[in-house]
Amino acid sequence: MARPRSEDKRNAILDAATKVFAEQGTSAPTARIARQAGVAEGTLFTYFESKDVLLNELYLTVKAGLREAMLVDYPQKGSLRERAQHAWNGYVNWGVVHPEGRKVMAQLTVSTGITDEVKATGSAPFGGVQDMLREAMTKGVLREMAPAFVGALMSAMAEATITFIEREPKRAEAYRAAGFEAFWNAIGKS
Amino acid sequence: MARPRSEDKRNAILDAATKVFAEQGTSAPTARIARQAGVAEGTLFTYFESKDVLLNELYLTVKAGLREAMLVDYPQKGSLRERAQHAWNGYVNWGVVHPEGRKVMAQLTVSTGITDEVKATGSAPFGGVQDMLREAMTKGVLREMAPAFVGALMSAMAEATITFIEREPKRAEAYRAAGFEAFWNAIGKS
Amino acid sequence: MARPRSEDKRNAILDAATKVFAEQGTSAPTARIARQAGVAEGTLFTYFESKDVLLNELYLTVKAGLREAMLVDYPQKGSLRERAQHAWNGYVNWGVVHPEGRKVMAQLTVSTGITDEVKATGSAPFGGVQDMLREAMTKGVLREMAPAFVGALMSAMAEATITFIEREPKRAEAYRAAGFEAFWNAIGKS
Amino acid sequence: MARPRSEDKRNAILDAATKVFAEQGTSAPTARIARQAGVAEGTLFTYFESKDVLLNELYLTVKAGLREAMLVDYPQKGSLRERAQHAWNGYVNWGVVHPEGRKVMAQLTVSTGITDEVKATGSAPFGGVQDMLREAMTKGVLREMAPAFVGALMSAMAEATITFIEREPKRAEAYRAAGFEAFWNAIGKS
DNA sequence: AATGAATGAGAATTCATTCAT
DNA sequence: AATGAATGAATTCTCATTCAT
Repeated sequence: MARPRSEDKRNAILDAATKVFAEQGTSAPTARIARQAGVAEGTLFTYFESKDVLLNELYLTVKAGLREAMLVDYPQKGSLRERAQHAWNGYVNWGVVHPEGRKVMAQLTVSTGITDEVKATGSAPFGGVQDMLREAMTKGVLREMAPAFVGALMSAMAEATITFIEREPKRAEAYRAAGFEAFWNAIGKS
Repeated sequence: MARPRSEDKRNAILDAATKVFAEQGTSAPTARIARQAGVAEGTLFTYFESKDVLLNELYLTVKAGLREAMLVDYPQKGSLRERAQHAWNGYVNWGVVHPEGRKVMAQLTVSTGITDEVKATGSAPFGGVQDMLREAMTKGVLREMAPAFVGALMSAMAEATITFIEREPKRAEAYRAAGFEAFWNAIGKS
Repeated sequence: MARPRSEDKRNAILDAATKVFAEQGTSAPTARIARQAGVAEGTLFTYFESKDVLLNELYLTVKAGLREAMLVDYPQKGSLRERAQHAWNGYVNWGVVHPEGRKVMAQLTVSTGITDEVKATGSAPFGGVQDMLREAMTKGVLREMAPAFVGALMSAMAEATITFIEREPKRAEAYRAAGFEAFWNAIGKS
Repeated sequence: MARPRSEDKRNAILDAATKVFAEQGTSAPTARIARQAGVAEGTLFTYFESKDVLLNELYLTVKAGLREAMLVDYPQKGSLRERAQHAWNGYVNWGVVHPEGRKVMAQLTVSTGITDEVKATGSAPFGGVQDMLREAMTKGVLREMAPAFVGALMSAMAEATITFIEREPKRAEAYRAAGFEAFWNAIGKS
């Protein structure tokens, strides 16, 4: 099994899973995902050995999308603030553009089917962002804490920000900016 | 006459549900909860009409616990910082002491079974905390945002903090304090 | 168990059972009957050892009501036609007045819980009616058939008649009369 | 592609349902029907969405069988008596040959799960029989009654007749003939 | 590879009956 | 005797996964 022929079909299934799991939680039936993807029930299992495998691959796929959003045009040479803001904006914008991606992540994050390994891979910082976060740690109130802590705060604050943008889409820019200032202040870089 | 419905048994079921749902997600079987609670499968349904009702009541119960933790000894007359810190500490300490409560909340928050009404009731700010948050909004970068935004940031940052305390329990105090400073900075009150 | 104290309560349960079984079939829960009767769930079982016992006693009770309706003022000395018509009218009128009784009978008749003995007791002809039916058998097309056959035809025709009276209550008398003529013709006594 | 849904299997389930419901009433478990049909419990639900759907389709199927029995070789051009007798014999013979079909019908008729629409469809007169019954209504004692009344009387009398044939199978012919004479007399066509 | 029917192990409830009060 | 909570077997239906086509 799991001998995918068509990359399109695989993506259709991942997209369908995003939508369906976002709306109904990860206990949604695989049959519904197959239907949404326009493939037969059984076909899903030639692309993903089991529902758990689908869950895990979906997790990685969505996380990869988020990463990419943060890294595109990343100002590797910019100031700390520029790099932080780029990452922040990347996160927030991604969240606004991909509400379903965000919802699945919420579902997958609490799902028991995601392996620790996948979770670790998915939440490890990455690329220039990792360096940026590390730099942000130095000095300030967080200087003694675990390195990943700033990253966690940033994600948490960005998530809260996105939630409010979803409620007041017209003030998206204001929230994104205010949220960033809050984050920037939080890490003591004001 | 007849055996009265037992508050103890109801609580036993809620406790069992907390544990089981925390560990296995809300799709865990009611039978497992019943067993964990030491009652018959059917008994669960004399206390909670359906699994969904149990889910909703559990949500409210856990939220109530968190609220209470934040309000005990609340310094109504203290400075903004004192009140904010009290609420923060209440939140973080509750989370550290009730890891399972925190996990169920995570599960219930993304559960499709929780009604909007219950969600609203559960997340409404409360008591002096509401005033404190409102006061914290004035001035600072968040002054123009929706009033609940600070509350959301506080919860998000507290959650992140608790997560790191769970990883490094020995440095609980340090994380709690650093987290609060970050929050205090975030809202621009330094 | 089954040590009834109050005849009233017993009757209340039988009445409730008539109503509930008529509406929902014999698989209706005993709890519903108890509620309808205004007694506790458990109380039902002090009056009737089990649901099956209740079913059987209800069968006999309803049948007894029908018998009584046919026998009241029975013209023992009247002509065959007079007696037949009296029985016919008694049956039809009873059915019209007791639609629920008729519906439970329909349910109980096909119920697997009614013992053969009870069924036999319930459907045995009775009193003067038995003689009337026997007399009706002599001569005519049915003369060679089993004695109970006329009785069965009469019941069947009366049931059909009642059904149509329920649809057109205003023409009750017409149906009752026409039905009887049909029956009288059927047994070749015209 | 894929295994096509099998008409055989569908029929096996309907046959099994006929047998099981006839013996144990419509509250018999679907699992028993599946076992009797030689399919898995779940398979029943790929052929019938729910137990109620099965009940309704079974009703229609059995009724269709009865209809067909009455219509085969129907003497459209025959005299009223010939046509009536053909329908009568068709009914009675069907009942004798399909005792289980008759029992399920009895069960289904009082079942709460059969929709009014299906009941209507099932009991509507049909083909030449409809005309025959209408013709039988003219003149005679029933001339003023609802058109369906003769049909109801015929069914009722045929059912009674079948019941007695089941008790005395050896005199089947005698009962069938005597029953028809009674019916013919009943509608005043002697 | 694709399809969707077949499978049977659950899952949430229901309910007759028992039993503590 | 009356009450209604407690029980757990039984029931309908779902669903991941397999497999014939």
